[in-house]
Amino acid sequence: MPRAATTTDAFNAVAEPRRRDILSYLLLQERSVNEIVLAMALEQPSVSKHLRVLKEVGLVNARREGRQIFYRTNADAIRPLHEWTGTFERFWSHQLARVKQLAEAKEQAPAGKDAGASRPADSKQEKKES
Amino acid sequence: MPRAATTTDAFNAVAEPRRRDILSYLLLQERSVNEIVLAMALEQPSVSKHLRVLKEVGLVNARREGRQIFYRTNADAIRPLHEWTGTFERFWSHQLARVKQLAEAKEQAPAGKDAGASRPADSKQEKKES
DNA sequence: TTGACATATTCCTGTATAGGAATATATTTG
DNA sequence: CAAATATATTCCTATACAGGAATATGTCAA
Repeated sequence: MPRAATTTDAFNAVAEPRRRDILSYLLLQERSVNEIVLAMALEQPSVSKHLRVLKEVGLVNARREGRQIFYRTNADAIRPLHEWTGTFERFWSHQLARVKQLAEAKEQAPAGKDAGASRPADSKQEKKES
Repeated sequence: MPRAATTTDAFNAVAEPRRRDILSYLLLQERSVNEIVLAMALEQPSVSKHLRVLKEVGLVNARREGRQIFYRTNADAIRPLHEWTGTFERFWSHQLARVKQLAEAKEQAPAGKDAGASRPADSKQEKKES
């Protein structure tokens, strides 16, 4: 079996970074396809294809007005992702104090090259490690 | 260009439902591969492959003990997903809050028509913080 | 060493991309 | 009608899967 289609669900749809960009762009305000093309610096057909995927999983809504079609993000469709990821929340290492501390330290330290040892729960991953 | 590799980032990795299942399963307790195989009802090679993807993006950690290898979820790696989806939170239609709001409004203005409900811009959900 | 157990890797294959190029469809205007 | 504008679709191709089958690697015990 190949990978599930991008239109299977919101999880698959938002795996593509351009689609995430589009969703963020369309969050505050609806936009025509052309506006999206200009903002995203993508070819128009690519944008249309991404919009099709997003629409198919309910992540955006479309409204035609004359020749233009205005899209906007349907934030509710993102909610399941937020809820699923939220089930892991209580296992995060909340180091707010620590992050703050590091920020302050950095602010006071002049071009410090230290702080390399402590990882403030950074989201980055490392490879090849057991 | 084909789709980005599943090992590109956590977004791509969790697009596969079996991998999400595994992450949930490994959240509370570390488990050996064999335990995962039994719990997920998948073939062992499939599980190993999924684990490889998850490990490569930092979503799980591995610890060898004799012949067995115990995996556990690294919840911190899910945090970026939760944060990204969280940026859409203020545009959700909170049913509960809205119902409550409507009820209260109705209570105070029994005959009123609909108040300008053009945008549920606030009513941030409370989160625990410690 | 041999054998048993635990896990990982390789090989195979049908399928679904994402982007580019070209073209089609829809809508308004002259 | 034709032309212009706005958007969608089709065709193409290299690539990356996910699962199954077979095999390889690693580790312990006798």
